Amino acid sequence: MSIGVVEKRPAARERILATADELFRVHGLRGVGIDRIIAESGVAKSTLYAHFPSKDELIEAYLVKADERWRGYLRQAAIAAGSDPKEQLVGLFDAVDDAYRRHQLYGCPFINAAAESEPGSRAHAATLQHKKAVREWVRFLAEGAGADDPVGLATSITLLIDGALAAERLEQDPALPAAAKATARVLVDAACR
Amino acid sequence: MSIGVVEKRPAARERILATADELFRVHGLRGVGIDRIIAESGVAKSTLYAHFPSKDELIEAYLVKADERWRGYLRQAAIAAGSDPKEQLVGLFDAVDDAYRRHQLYGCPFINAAAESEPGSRAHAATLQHKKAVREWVRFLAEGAGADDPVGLATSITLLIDGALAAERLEQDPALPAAAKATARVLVDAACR
DNA sequence: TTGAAATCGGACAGACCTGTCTGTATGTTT
DNA sequence: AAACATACAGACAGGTCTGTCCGATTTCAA
Repeated sequence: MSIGVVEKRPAARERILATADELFRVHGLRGVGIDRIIAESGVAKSTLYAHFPSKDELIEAYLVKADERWRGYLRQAAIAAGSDPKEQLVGLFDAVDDAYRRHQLYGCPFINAAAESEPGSRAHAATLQHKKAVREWVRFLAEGAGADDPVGLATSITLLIDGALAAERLEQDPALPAAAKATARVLVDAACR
Repeated sequence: MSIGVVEKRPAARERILATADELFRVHGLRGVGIDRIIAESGVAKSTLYAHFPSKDELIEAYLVKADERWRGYLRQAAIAAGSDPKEQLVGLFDAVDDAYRRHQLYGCPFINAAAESEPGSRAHAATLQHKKAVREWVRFLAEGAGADDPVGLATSITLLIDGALAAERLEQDPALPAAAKATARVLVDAACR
């Protein structure tokens, strides 16, 4: 039945990850116990531990998945904004807007994970890596846009994105992403004269 | 022995709050148990529960104190920036810079608390209230600065502050506050023509 | 059909957590 | 001296958490 591709055995693993994603995002890493993930995913505890040797590793897998997804969203938003790099930088905030629309109130999985994990932990390292990758990519865009100071512009933009994502967990104000986008436009215009 | 002022009986309460502040800030709300606060503050468990009926109330007291302190820092930074409201808006980021310098790596107590508390909880409400108060005050400053759209400028500025504070827990880059400050200057200049 | 891999269901150990309770010590007020 | 407020020390109950283990059952390809 399977196609030529690898496609090993998705069943349980995917259900666990989907449930973990849903619960961790809403209630936080420490706010969700293994037992709850078991119960809501309908998977046996031994199965979960067969796939993920510890809760820490499950958390790591959750963050890896979130990283891929969120960077995909950002990429899509940039593509949707057209071919002008300046517009792409501004268009990034459509991804933020989508995030607000998709699930308001839960914030950025990475900022949240960093808040809950010890500064040296693997979860902390994963979020650090994610933010760095995003900033790097935004810098690339800023260079394409011909900014005077691409690193500076990338920093400004990512600070703004993080601020908007952090605020998502605090306030439901659906106008925030648009405000962030407008702010970004001011910054991009000022940086590329 | 006591002076004429009220000054009831600080001893234990202050020690508990100081310890809680230190531990909660670093390890998170759920990462610190009552027993640890007992041990490190050198206070008896019954004494702690005499002052704070539950951990939730201790957390609330911790957040109230953090709110007063942080708003005080912001106010001081504004005052130190002189009498020009535009300079005051930009000067806010000196408070962020001080926070980085004081304790790098621990981030904003409110963003962290929001990440760890359920969306409806008292801790969550406390952070929401704090952010709202700050934004309100920044809007007041923006009005004084003669911004075309004071609300918009206040939103931009607070988004930037939150972004910088969220990033404080992620990266130790001490250049971030200065970058945020430079960004703020661009925004303020663009908003007050 | 058969055999191996995956999954199930749930008991269990050991650690940790919050909050209660009992009893004692110390110093201040009346 | 008696009463009171505050603090101490620590045992304890009841709950939750992670992770282990074991036997029974399902799935699926050969």
